[in-house]
Amino acid sequence: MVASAGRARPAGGPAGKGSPGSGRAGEPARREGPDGAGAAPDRPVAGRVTSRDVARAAGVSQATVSLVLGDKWPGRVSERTAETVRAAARDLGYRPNLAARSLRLGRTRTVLLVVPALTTEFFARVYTGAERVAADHGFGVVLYPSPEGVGPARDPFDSARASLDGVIASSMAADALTLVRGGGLPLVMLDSDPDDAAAAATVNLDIADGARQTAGHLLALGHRRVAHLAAAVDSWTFHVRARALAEAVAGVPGAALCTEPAGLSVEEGRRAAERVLARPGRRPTALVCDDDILAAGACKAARRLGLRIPDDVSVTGFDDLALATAVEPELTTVRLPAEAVGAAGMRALMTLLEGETPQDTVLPVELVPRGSTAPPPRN
Amino acid sequence: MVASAGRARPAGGPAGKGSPGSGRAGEPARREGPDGAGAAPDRPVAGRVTSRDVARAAGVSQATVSLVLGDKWPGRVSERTAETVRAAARDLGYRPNLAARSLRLGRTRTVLLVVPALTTEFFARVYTGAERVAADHGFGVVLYPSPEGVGPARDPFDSARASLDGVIASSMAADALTLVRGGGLPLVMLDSDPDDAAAAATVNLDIADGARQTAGHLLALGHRRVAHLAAAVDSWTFHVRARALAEAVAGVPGAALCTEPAGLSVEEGRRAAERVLARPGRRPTALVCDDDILAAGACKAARRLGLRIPDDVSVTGFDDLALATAVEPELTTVRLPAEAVGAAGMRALMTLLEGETPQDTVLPVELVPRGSTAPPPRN
DNA sequence: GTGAAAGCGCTAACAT
DNA sequence: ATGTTAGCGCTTTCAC
Repeated sequence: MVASAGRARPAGGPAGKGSPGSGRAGEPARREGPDGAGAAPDRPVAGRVTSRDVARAAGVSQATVSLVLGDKWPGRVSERTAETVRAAARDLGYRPNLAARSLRLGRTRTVLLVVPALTTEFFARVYTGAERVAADHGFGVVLYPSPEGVGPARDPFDSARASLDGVIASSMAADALTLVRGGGLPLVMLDSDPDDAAAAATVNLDIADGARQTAGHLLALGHRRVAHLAAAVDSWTFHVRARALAEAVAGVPGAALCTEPAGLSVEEGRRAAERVLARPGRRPTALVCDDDILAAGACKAARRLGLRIPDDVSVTGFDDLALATAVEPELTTVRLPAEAVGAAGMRALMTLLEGETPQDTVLPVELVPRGSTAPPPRN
Repeated sequence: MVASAGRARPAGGPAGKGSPGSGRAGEPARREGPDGAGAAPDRPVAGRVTSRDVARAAGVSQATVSLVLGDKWPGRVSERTAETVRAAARDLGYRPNLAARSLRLGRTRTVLLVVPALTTEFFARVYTGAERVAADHGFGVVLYPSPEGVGPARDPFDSARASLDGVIASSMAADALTLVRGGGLPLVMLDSDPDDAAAAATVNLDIADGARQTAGHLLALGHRRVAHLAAAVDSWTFHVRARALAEAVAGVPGAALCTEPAGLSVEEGRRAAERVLARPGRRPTALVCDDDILAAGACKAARRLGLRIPDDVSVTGFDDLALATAVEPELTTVRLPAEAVGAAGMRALMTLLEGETPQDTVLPVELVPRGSTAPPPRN
């Protein structure tokens, strides 16, 4: 992995090349010139301070330095020497070379977080939670945004360029995980099928309950013709929404549900909603959208058709993004504890790395009623 | 402890998934005993295949393996042996140990991208562009979201746990860069003060021109009382917007500008806009917002005050996020070529790492007129 | 209590 | 054309 690069470059040029498997275009020519009279940037620039330098400065051996700085000295090194070492390290600005440590230890204290997209704050919050827990354990987190979230991920083990101790994958489409699976690394999946055999542990949101709460809210308001704007993404989290919603609606006599698929964008949401709302006759009075982005699109569709929200049609979202309160009216939506998901996921992974077996977790979600829902129109 | 957990749940048959053998460079299933039977090679369970294993399997030396897999064999190793080596590597599922390589080379082929926040797609796009270029050079990119975007960044060199060959920082607040600066690594700054001495190169958007285009658009429509909802963030990009806007407005006789600061959220944008619009007497007829999020807040404020957009008040944004077309009416805003910024930044860094001096770059931006702007009301 | 020594897996001089 | 060798900087027995 990835470690502290010390000297600028040893001598002679680096070698351009990608990973062994991929004969990628190498890096462009570099110039030689250890002897060039001119601008040879070739000096061991920051001749990085090594633990040996510290040892020398402190008048002890490298081993002692390692012991002290690794906090394993109690009972092996005298308090006084320990302090000397720490002082020397501080003075010299010593930073351990992570590559060397990783090589020696066989572990990197780095975890990869794979997310389908960078563009929504849901994943930003997942990251935040995961990072906090990781930091507590002395681990770092590297983000890997799977391109477009839906296509098969490019090889993170090559691309992230970090060697890893474990992987956390969130809300990935079913087919986007092939490579993550193959890594042979401890894997925790978030917001994903708990029965997936690839994951050693899962952390989930009670998505089904969120869908039920949404349905319950609308049904209680009196809605009987409900349309589901369903994300056209093949992942567990959306399948669950569809199923739970269908069941909830089916449980109420006289209630009917129709489903319209949509890509995850405002524009696609708008188009899907227009299709649904344009159906003559029994137009739905409520639109349940798989996320807030689709819901925003649905609102635009309604407005274009001259329908008022919530008077003529109610709209609900999912996620409670900033977008949910940016539109008018504000969206009734399901708030997901994203940070908690990230944190729980990282805890599970840490447990796993300690050789123990974490429990699968399910976190509760909460419907946030706002201005986009109301009783259906009279007629 | 910290037993490097092999696999908690052996990936048996993927329950819901088919096609296990994607034939990709992914890790082929571990072969049984490539290195001979009998003598129990006592391989430590997680024992990765090393280049030595490959050498043994191919009947050559480790050096040859390195040469072949490093694509520097032409002229030094026979085509036949090269093929043998490649085959052995493939069969064993060999993946080079990056820690070892980094240690040896003193370079990591990893770059850190520091961004102020994960929550907006602007940075997601910057990442995308940067990643693409990096991949072409055989480099990986690690993302470091500086907490909250404004506070001083925590130490990325520790936290990211990746040692780095270089750093790219985008749109950072002035005081958030201390640690990045101190890293002693080649640094490219994006959307930042080109005069900052810390950066070896900068890539900028022509933010000033964007502000001028916005001002020109509004002034041409006839607006004379303009308010600036200014991001309360101390970074170059926002200073430039303020200055250019002020100059443009000052250039038109009879035009006046007032400024209202706001934090970067819908809610704060709304409050700031309410303050501005509530001013009795000479209410501004146009609100120029430092980004689309603020603009969304401004729209909400207008609506709450019973003002119609764009009839009573015009609103403009900056960035052209998805949000810009999610609201009603859609926002007139300045589109920023985010991917191009990321790509240019990475190219500059690659140039830098090759020991040459990249040129500073300025990329053009474009005003996108939409429904949120119109001539000012008559009276 | 402290130091000496042995590598982790890789690459690049230097033999052969 | 291929093998041998010497480390990169670190942690960890094992001697003293």
